[in-house]
Amino acid sequence: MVISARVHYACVAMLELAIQNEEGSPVAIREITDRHGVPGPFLVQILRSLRALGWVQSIRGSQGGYRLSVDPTTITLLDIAEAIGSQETGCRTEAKRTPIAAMLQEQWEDAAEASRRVLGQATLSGLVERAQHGDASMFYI
Amino acid sequence: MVISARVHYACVAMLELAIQNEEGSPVAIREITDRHGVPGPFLVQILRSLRALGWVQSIRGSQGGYRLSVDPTTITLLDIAEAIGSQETGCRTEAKRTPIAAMLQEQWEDAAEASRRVLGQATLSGLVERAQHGDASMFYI
DNA sequence: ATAAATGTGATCTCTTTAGTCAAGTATCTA
DNA sequence: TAGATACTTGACTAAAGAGATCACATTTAT
Repeated sequence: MVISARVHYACVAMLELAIQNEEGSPVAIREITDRHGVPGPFLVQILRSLRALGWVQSIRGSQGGYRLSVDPTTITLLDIAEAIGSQETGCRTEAKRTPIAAMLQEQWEDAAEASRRVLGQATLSGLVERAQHGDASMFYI
Repeated sequence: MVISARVHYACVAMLELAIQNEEGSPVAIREITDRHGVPGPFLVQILRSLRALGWVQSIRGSQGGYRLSVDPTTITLLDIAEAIGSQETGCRTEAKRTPIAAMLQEQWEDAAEASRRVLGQATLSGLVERAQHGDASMFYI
């Protein structure tokens, strides 16, 4: 479970959209890049992926932007990481599959599973709530 | 905690040395590459790192090879992964450090910690024992 | 001597990641 | 209807790291 900048930004964007979900108006890319310093054209790419997943909806034209189109209680950081991140190749090697190698693979898998379990419990809504309770400065709007 | 081929091979080598530790004679690189299909010159590099860590001792000349120079009960897969692998940069990004970003970083850290905990409990001796009990075919010599 | 091993440093290629750019399309508002 | 705002699309580049290789040097058992 490697967290690239791409995955991190995707999560930032999803959280930002989740926070502003109650508001009726969509959130412009510009607003996210200003607030979080994410490189604009890069964020565009990422939002495209999120839209392809059906997690986000885009509204074109003036006053346009993005809106969350899923229930934030159902999406976890794990979902985002697995959908946006690289496909967990898991160590491409030329070596033989010996018993030792197999045993090690099991360990790598156990370790990966452990971190998946952590991220799989962090829902967007959970994080939003935590942000709003824990620190008032997170509560814009 | 990303497991590269380099880390995987290092663990294979350490396990192989741990298994043959009772034997007096050192283990040649050739023997490891033959048995596990690890690319030879690559393994040389890796063993160099392991030697620099003081975990392995090299004997030059004919009949030479490598020998474990630490207690296999004290070295875990986590130790090897952290020593050999890349330094867990943790997402180099140009973005601002906003509350949302900070909250996410915490999650990434929690996830990484979870997998570290798994690997930190897998000692070389534990794995060797498991290999020898679980599957007779692992018990060469 | 010679064969069997490791020691060292440089190098090479491929993939991924991060980030950019330009030209186009849709929509609101005045 | 003009213009500003904002998303759409696809190609593109630069840098870094991973995986792997090579040539040549050195050491040691027999």
